Amino acid sequence: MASIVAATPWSRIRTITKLELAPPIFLQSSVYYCKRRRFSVAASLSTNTNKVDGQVRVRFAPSPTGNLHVGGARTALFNYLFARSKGGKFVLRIEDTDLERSTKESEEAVLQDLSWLGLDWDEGPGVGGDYGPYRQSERNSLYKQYADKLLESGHVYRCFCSNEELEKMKEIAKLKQLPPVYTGKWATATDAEVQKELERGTPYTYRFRVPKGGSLKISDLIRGEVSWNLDTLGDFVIMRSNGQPVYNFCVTVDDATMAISHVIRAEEHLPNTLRQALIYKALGFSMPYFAHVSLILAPDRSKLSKRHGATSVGQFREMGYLPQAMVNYLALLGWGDGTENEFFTLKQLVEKFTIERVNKSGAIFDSTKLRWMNGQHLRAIPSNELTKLIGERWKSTGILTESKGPFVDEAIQLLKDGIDLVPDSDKALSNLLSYPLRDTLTR
RNA sequence: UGGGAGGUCGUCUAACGGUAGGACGGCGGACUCUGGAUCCGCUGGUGGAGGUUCGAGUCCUCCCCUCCCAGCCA
Repeated sequence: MASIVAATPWSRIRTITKLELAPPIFLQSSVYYCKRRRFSVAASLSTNTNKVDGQVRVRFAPSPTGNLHVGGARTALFNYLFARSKGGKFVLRIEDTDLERSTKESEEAVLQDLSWLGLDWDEGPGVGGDYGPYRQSERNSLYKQYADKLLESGHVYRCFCSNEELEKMKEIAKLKQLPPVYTGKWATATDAEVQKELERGTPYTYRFRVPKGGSLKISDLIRGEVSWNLDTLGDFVIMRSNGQPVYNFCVTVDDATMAISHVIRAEEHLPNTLRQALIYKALGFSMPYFAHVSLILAPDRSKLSKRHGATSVGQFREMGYLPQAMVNYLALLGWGDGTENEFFTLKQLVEKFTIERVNKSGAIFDSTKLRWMNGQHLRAIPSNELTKLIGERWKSTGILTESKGPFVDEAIQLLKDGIDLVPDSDKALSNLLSYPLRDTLTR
């Protein structure tokens, strides 16, 4: 589409039609094209076209379908550090459009885990804000409004295909070893045909009409330029037949209407960016900056999952890990400040963090190093705080009858060098108290 | 398979095109009754093949390997 080609210097997303790609004229014009691109890139770097007085606004958007995964925690942490280091806002949004798997308990647990880590949010559940509601399930009218706008503009159409028809399309695609691309049966339907199905009461979804030909390009803050050919993508669903909106549509409307300036999220969402960018354009929203962070991996280099052992923040909390150790370790799993220092407080991380130093390749979660790092942080705790932490534990678990006093103080000082986790102190104290002192003393 | 993203010691992470370092782990030693902490030493790497260059982990080409996505999940 020629109109899309006419990108302004301030545009970061560029769609290239096939005409421009045609050789050999393309070769001749490549220098000119590169100059234009360089100019446009420079312009976009120097001119922040994003909203709210150019303020940095980032978001962490967990789905409340389970506990906070360490991968999610790391994503939240990078967003938090980015916002705080730029003097921006850290927004929390609950993505609960999956009504069957989302629970209130999960949401509460996620919020507690974020708080425990020290990642306080500026807007979202519990604190409010100017861009609410901050749960997707409470924003349905907004999605409906924008979906209808897309229907009116022709970017979206009603698709009456049954599940059976869609399955057949998928099987055919599979035989051809291609991804299941919608063949566009209802994309060209007449108003009469549509009206007929509506009168019949046939269920339908809303499908986004993907432009034919060309490509789309983003400039990822971590990975550089990423592009996709549009012919690899078929028309995709944005609203289900039950009226529930689909994730890619929700997240785009949410990020745009919440004035999010930087979308910093896990790499698994990189393929989604193509769809979302098309929705941004169709709705006339300004495109945010994107940064796709690598995944945290298991030792076999697959995505870290439950079958690999502990994976949720809550589990590590129960095992006795300190929040400051978790935060320090997770930050270094994919980021470094360029020096050989590895010990940071959350405050120091805010001061040091830059998105440019986030690594592209996935990192394997190393429980052994986390334990060592917890020991370092444990021994860095001031004596009075450590006494309070461990003394209260000894009392609440019944090992001792008092949580403070000279005995507790001395015992902690004596034992702290021999433990890495707070619960290790239980056994350490028991060992100390069971020492055969009388048999050892000389008379 | 299609699309996309990646590849530096076992793991994490450094290294403006200019001596491949640090941390964890492992092994050994000092301290110590033992362990732990602390300190010291050792081990160990640029996926492969070409190319550009005085010089390549870094730039280019090809190959190999790994990961993510391909739900009316998120």
